[in-house]
Amino acid sequence: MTQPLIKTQTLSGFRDFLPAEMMAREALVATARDVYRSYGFSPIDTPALEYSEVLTGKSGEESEKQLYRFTTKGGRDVALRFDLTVPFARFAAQHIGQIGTPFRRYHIATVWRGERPQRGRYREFMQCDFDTIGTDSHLADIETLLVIHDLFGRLGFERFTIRVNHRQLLNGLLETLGLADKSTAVLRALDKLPKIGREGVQRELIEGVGAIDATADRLLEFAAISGTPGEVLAQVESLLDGNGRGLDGIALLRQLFDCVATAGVPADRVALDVSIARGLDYYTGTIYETFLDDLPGIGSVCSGGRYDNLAGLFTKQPLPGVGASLGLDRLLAAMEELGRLGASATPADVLVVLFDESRAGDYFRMARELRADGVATEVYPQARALKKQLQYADRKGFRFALIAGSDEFAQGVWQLKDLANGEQRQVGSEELSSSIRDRLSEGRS
RNA sequence: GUGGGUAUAGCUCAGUUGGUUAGAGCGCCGGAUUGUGGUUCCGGAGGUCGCGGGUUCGAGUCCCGUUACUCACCCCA
Repeated sequence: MTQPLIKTQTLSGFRDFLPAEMMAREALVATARDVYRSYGFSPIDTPALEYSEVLTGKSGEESEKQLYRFTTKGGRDVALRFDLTVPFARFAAQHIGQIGTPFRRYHIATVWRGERPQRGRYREFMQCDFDTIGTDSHLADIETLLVIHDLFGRLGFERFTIRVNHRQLLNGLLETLGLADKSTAVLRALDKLPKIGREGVQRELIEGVGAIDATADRLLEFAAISGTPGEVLAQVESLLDGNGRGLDGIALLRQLFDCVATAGVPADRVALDVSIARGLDYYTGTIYETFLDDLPGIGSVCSGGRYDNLAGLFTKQPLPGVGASLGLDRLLAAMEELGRLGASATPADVLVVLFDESRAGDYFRMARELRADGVATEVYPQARALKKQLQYADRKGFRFALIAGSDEFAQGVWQLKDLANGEQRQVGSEELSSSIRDRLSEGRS
């Protein structure tokens, strides 16, 4: 009897990535990194595993339920990080003496949440965070928006909207309504407006928050405000009854929209949406959510905002900051739905056909010359039929096949076949890499 | 944690009121004469029908249980 085979399966919410997907993932990561670095954010990393108390400190019960938590053999209570913000708070408190303020970092890494997976949501996924801490300047908030904008631009998106809000608008309104202590519950209710509609939110405000009808109406009126940023701000201002906190928020948002426009961001990319609120409690100022216009249903693909004090649990030094997180896997899921993922499964541009095994050294030498010139090149590992090798090249998505047999070696030339259009030309060894690079750059521009 | 849906070939699925050796498309492998891919044609491999029990002369099909996956809620990227 042969042993029964082990069933091949991955855990729910955990995934394998095939080359074509992985290429797209890596391209996204590389772009995010480039954009962050172009603004001066520095890379950091932290352990995947932390002491549980570090992670559970501030997060509510909900986050704790989602934690992958266990006891080590040595009896330590540990957990996998469920976001990058909390580990960053620990990191900042621990190292702020060496790194100084203001401090800007980006952190691209995997996080884990034990929640039920669904569309665009996984148990193991990657976040691309960037934050500026150690300053409460509103200019850092504005620059955060610029980063988000440039990021999506560089990722190749043209149709996206960054929705902006400021927590003080709603907090100011809640003060005037006597609901200041219910802000979290109200925010969560209003956040659901697009999903459960006006009546649903109204019910939740009355039953869940305990608001009276008139108050709920006032909140809904507030959440329903729309228009250009200028129009919205004017309407909000009239609802605020001169509340100082709210008016401060309005002034900050006016500055933000002016400044961003002057800096060169098209007006239709940024919207003021007073109904976005974010569930997380620690945002205290500006709030951002980014939606793809062609696929809004998948949710926000980049969210963030300002917090008063990042690391209050770990240090007495106040560390205000602002930042955002790109949800890489959700974005990737969206791109797949939109048919925006490339099909190529190879990072190399050129496949050297191994025609004659006794000339292996010559094939390897040419491949190395091409690589030295920046052209990624794979040499087929065995001398199979030319047909097979070209089939392989086509399936994997190589752009060029390089062929040489005894005739070519005798003349010192190569057959350069462009697999995109089938054109084949004879090229001398010396011109090969420049010829390939020229044609690659044509195709990409 | 709550509610719904689905489990048949590597993938996407079909499978009539239970009835012989379980099918298709795609993919994979091979072939269509000697050094040319994508298209086409031909051939082939590949499945204890998620698992366990029950009803029945007979179960992929009906019933119960179980596990996994999936969608939505909660929450969130």
